[in-house]
Amino acid sequence: MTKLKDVAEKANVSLATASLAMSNSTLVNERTKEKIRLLAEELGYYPNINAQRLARRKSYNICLMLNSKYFFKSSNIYYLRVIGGVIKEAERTEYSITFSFYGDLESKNPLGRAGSDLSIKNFDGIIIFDVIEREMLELLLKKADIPVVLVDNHGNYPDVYAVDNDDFGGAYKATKYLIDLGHKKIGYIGLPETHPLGRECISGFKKALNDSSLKEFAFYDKCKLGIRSGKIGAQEILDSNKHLPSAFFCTNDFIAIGAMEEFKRHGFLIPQDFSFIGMDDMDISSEVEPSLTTVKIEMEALGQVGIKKLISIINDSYDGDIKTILSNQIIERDTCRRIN
Amino acid sequence: MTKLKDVAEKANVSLATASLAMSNSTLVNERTKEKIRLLAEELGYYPNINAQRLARRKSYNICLMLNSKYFFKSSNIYYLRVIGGVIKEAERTEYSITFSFYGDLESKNPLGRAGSDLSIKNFDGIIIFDVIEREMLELLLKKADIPVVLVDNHGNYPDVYAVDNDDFGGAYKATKYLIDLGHKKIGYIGLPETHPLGRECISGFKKALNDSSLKEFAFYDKCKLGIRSGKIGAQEILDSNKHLPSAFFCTNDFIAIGAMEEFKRHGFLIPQDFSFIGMDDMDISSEVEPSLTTVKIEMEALGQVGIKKLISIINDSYDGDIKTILSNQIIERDTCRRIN
DNA sequence: TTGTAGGCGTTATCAA
DNA sequence: TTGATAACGCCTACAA
Repeated sequence: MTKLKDVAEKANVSLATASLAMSNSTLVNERTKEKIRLLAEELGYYPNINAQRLARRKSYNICLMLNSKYFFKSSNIYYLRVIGGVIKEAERTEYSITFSFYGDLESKNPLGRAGSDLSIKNFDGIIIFDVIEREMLELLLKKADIPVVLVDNHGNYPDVYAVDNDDFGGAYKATKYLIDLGHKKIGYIGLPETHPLGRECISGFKKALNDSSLKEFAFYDKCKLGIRSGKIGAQEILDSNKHLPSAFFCTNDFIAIGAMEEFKRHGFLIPQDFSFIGMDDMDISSEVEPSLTTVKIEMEALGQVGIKKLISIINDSYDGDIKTILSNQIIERDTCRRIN
Repeated sequence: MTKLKDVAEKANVSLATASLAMSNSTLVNERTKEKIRLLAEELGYYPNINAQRLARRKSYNICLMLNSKYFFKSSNIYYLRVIGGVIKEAERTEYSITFSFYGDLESKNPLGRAGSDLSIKNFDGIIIFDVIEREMLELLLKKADIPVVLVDNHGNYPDVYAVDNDDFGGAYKATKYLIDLGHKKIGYIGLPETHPLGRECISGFKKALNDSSLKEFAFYDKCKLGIRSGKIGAQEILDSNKHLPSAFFCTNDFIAIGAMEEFKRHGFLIPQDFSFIGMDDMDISSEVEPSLTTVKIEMEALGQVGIKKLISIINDSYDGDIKTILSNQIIERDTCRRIN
């Protein structure tokens, strides 16, 4: 393995000059710099990142904290997308990503690797992905004296740097979309208000109705995030024997898909009997029949913007807002119809 | 930041002794060791991994190579599972994972980060995940003088260390299962033989038929891996106007789900008219109606076994086979019926 | 069983 | 604009 010293010797310069040249310092003569860099290339020189990191007193290591339960149980491709955004962006920088799973508050090492073994001290910053309990976050914040950015925590914790999707705005937009199509009886199937995402969605939903002086029909908020949940929601709504709405807004696409399936099983037609709009825009959403109209969430961007933000905070060059909100847009497909 | 030197001073021992104690060497007295370790804990000492790695002349860094196209386009939760297996297992070791995306052979840096910037020389080993083109692999192998393990490459490249699911066996088992239920007319909907996974599945499928002196009915092999593909397959089979089988084996669950949907749309009943067995056992597979019988693939294990194998190769302690084949098993659900 | 001292490959501080 | 030289924090002969 060629090292910087070899390059320096071949170039007849000192180690120091070679080092400066490689880091493109203005302190060194352009011609010398050019010569050294060319030589480095020829010799196949690559810096040893461990030596660099040691000398620079910086780990260039970012911890990506994931809730191990969500991560390993979820069937949600959303994780893959957000993580993809993080690691793709990281690849363009000098930073490495180390994954760390955190578990239950009751367990011996709630914070996982980040909290003990490797120690927080070996990271320059932390990204926490998805909803995290308050206690866990506080435990971490107390222990870590390094920057933390929350990604997709749905706007909990006002004082902590965060990147979020505009859940509220998305829900508002979706509901407004149904209203603009002429729907006056609109139902909700989704997460409860106790879930941060549910809270945002329900507020957006209700605000949109309010702004048009409407009230919700059929409000089912006992869902989790899967298809099965949507089915149960639809079932419950049918069983309740109340007046049925003409359209539904659902917290996510899986719920919408499950609900539609259940309605179809009962002989209803989509969108003739019920219009549906979801949120996420999963790959499957365009493949179901009829294809689902939804609010597209930029998942990769969540991860990408999150790590960019963290890195600039680490480098003391961040001067934006504590919260970054990513906008979203409606993808029109075939589950919503205009009514008079 | 407390460093080892601080610990050593407090303990009234030399740096060397402290170092030996921390790495649990037998060279140092049990009592001294105990004292040092306790003190380290008290002082909140954590080793600086960069210094460690530099001194040990080892990067403890493993490169996980992913095909950027598959990774970012696939809706397949399978990626998340396998990667989850890798990083979860890595968390238990001293090794870090660095992701690297490779792209087209035509592009400037086909090998991505692993090939240029950071350089292969900063890795102790490489895991290549999923199918990779021969040329790309050879490019990499030529450049890298470090261990490489292929994960889920479906048994291409006989000379390279690999961990694979038993695709052939799974397909054989699935087909045999249908035969044992009394089916004599069995169809295939899935990947073509030109795809490594298709190749394995088709051989397993045909072998099982052969062993029972049967021939395939309705063979559609123009699928990709998504739901839509399955729909098209079913459509094609219906259009072909040939004699229809009583059961289908599909390369994966998405294809099976798509095909079933299409058949249902045409008024057929599952499993009354057609039995179906898929492969993978996705979360969605148990949520569709009727829930899908399938061959469960241990995705997390693929990643976990893969990195374990790589690490022992790195440490010269591997003495197993070049190929590791993980077995799988049938999950019986509601899409297969017995016929007489 | 413990300590001394040199080295891992870079960067950074001075002085030249 | 360049060059010596001392860090960075840890590991590991070798000596004691």
